[in-house]
Amino acid sequence: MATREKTGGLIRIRRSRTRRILPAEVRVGDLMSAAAELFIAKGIEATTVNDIVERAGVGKGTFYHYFETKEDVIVALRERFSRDFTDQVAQAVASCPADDHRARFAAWLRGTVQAYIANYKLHDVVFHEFRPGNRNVKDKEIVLAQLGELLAAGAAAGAWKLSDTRAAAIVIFDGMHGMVDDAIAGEPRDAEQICRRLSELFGRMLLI
Amino acid sequence: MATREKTGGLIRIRRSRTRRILPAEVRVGDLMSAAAELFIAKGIEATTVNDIVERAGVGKGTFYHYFETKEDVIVALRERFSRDFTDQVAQAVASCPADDHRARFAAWLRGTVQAYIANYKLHDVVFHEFRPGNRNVKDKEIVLAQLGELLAAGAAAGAWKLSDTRAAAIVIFDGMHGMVDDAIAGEPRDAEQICRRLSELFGRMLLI
Amino acid sequence: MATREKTGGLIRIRRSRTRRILPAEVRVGDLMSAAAELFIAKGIEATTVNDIVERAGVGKGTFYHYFETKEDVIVALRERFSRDFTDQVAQAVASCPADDHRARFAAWLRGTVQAYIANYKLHDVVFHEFRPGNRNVKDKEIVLAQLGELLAAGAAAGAWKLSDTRAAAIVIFDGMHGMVDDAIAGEPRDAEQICRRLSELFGRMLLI
Amino acid sequence: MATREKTGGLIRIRRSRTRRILPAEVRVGDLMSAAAELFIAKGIEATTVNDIVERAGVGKGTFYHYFETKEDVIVALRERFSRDFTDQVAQAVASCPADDHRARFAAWLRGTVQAYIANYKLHDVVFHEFRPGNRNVKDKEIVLAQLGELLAAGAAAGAWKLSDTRAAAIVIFDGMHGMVDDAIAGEPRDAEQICRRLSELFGRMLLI
DNA sequence: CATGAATGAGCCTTCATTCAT
DNA sequence: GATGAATGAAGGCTCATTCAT
Repeated sequence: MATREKTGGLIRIRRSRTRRILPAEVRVGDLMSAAAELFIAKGIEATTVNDIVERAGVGKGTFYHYFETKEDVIVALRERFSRDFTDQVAQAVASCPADDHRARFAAWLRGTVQAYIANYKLHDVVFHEFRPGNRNVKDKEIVLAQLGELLAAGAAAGAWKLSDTRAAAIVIFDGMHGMVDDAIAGEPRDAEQICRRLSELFGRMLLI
Repeated sequence: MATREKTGGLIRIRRSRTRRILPAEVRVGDLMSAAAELFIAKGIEATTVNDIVERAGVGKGTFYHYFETKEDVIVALRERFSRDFTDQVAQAVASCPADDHRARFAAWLRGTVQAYIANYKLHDVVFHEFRPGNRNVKDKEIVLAQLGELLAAGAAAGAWKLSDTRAAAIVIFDGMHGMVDDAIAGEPRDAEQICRRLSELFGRMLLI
Repeated sequence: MATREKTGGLIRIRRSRTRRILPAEVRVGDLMSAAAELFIAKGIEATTVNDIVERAGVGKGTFYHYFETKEDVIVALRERFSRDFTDQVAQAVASCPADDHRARFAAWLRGTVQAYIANYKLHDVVFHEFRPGNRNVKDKEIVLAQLGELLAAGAAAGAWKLSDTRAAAIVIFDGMHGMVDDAIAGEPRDAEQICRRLSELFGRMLLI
Repeated sequence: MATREKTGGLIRIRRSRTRRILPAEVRVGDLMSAAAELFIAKGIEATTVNDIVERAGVGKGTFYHYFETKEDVIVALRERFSRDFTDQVAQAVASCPADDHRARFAAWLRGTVQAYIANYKLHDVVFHEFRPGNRNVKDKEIVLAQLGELLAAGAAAGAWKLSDTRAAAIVIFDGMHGMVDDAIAGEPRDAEQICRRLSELFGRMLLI
């Protein structure tokens, strides 16, 4: 690593000859975390690879040892985010009896709201600030599928009625998104409050 | 100061590509349109100011005569978009009798869906690809207010029931957004079809 | 004239259709004064022609009506400065009896110090920040000639002794310059004090 | 992010002009020397960073690896100049017996004149063409201090008389400057001749 | 005479990526 | 594996100057 300091118009470069060798997972993790923090703080475009390696405490070459391009970190971050997100929600849902569909839906809602509140900053940056061409459909699709299944199961079991599962899933998911964004932007409400409001609206919508 | 240095004794004649003077509005309009087209086609970052002026058929200085930075076009574009959007929807709603709230809501929904379908490309680029810090809250707020009023009026007149106008407005607006995005990404559905699906869901939600 | 104000990312240009017609001298004078003030405040390079015309309250074309290039103002400013400077000093000297050489030298010294103190800012900017190739020799030469004559006359009349008029003139002029600069940079001394110190040194140097 | 866009299916091979890695000092030295030569030849403003790196034989990025801005080279150059200048003169003075004050003064004068004659071009460019705000006082102060000490020591030892050390130092230094400038601008005189003339004047001034 | 919209060459700077060590 | 010096294409922006009105 190297520190740069200015002395009379000239950047003096101070080499510190530490070269630590760590397991690959740790390196990758450090790099991704550093990137995430910086992306959140400054935005993706304003964050340079230099910033990332500096914060991660590794040399620049190391970055390119683990990632092929800067975009790769974003993709990796997105994947990690999606995985964590769905896992977390799936776990919450799974903790309910398989046949208590209303409880499962409630668990989905609470889990989703909580996960989103906890991570919306990274979510925003990683999903909105970067264009992968396909309008980010891929990742959203997974979440919608998860919710769709839940809704379909409930409908099949007579827990609620709905004629178009996908449409309902979309409205529920994006509606929930909007509510959380609104809460974040305005006076902070807790997850419970948001869930109550959404439950009422969605409950009627599903004819629960 | 850039003194006109004789480049090796060779005087470079500049073909004066007949400089045309146009009203400011036209110039600004041309520039904004050129920018919009390019932003949609290549993304904001990939579009250079050079691209824009070339497409608009003006010199680069002209761009900076009307805009202070590249970002400024985006802001201007966003404002124009929001203005046009709300105007269009407001007009559709206004064409319904003031006391026919269901018709007014239907008009709002159809108007919004149509306007969004017609312009989602610019919308995406201008609202998602660029970070103005305040999470774009301002512009969305205007739209939400418009819808909120409509909903409140209907509720007051007994056309429907709802306990939290803002929550409903958010879910409706973002739900509609999601549906249109989905339609755009997948097999294209026409506006009518989307409206029907949404009407059903929102109708139940509002206890119409 | 035109004012520019920002409204939503777009520079709105407000035309004020006043077109005043003034005598050429006034125009040129306004322009030169505006330029001088700005050069002093921001430096020559940082001052744009736009700045100048804005402060002078005229259109940009007007500038190029009276000056061929931006450099021309500097040259004009320098000429005006030199003329004023020598005139002022000459006048002070002329107020002494033609045969009282010591008084004439004292008058020259006091006049020069005063003139320089009063205008050093413009002097600095106009004589040091701009390279006319010949190391500004021309203008200094006039001043040196003026002083040289005075010294030679005094020597011829036996008021003092000196073997090399030009060398003495240079040392006296640049020495005086240095003293005034020093006074300006440090705690402010009045002209009298500076003159006393210089008189002592120069008096000995000339074997007065 | 500047994604490596395929330019119409054509992959641009970059001839890797064998990138050589050199010690930082060498690189910085090359860059500074190149800059100095160009500044002297064309003036600071007319010299572009491109010019500098081209002459130094490095990539443009290398420049910004070592300097933060173009101005930084000027500052660095100025510091190097001042350091070298004072060192050189100090060395000349130190070669005289500590108690032979007249010899020391003579050595100072000759050393200063020689050093200035040898480097006046860079001096001019770097000290006059660039405004660091504080009127370059800092660097001159060092030189004046050096001379002031010498003068004070001589006065204390009775080698000469002077009532105001600083005033004398200023007049001597700036007088010497003026003489050398004059010699440079007119017919070239050698250092010895200049020193002789100055010695006579200064000798009388100090009542040696 | 006066104006200011229009121009474009050219500058400084950034930063993702490479590769010699 | 790890490093960071080196690179250079590319972009945003400035500003002196012109000229149609």
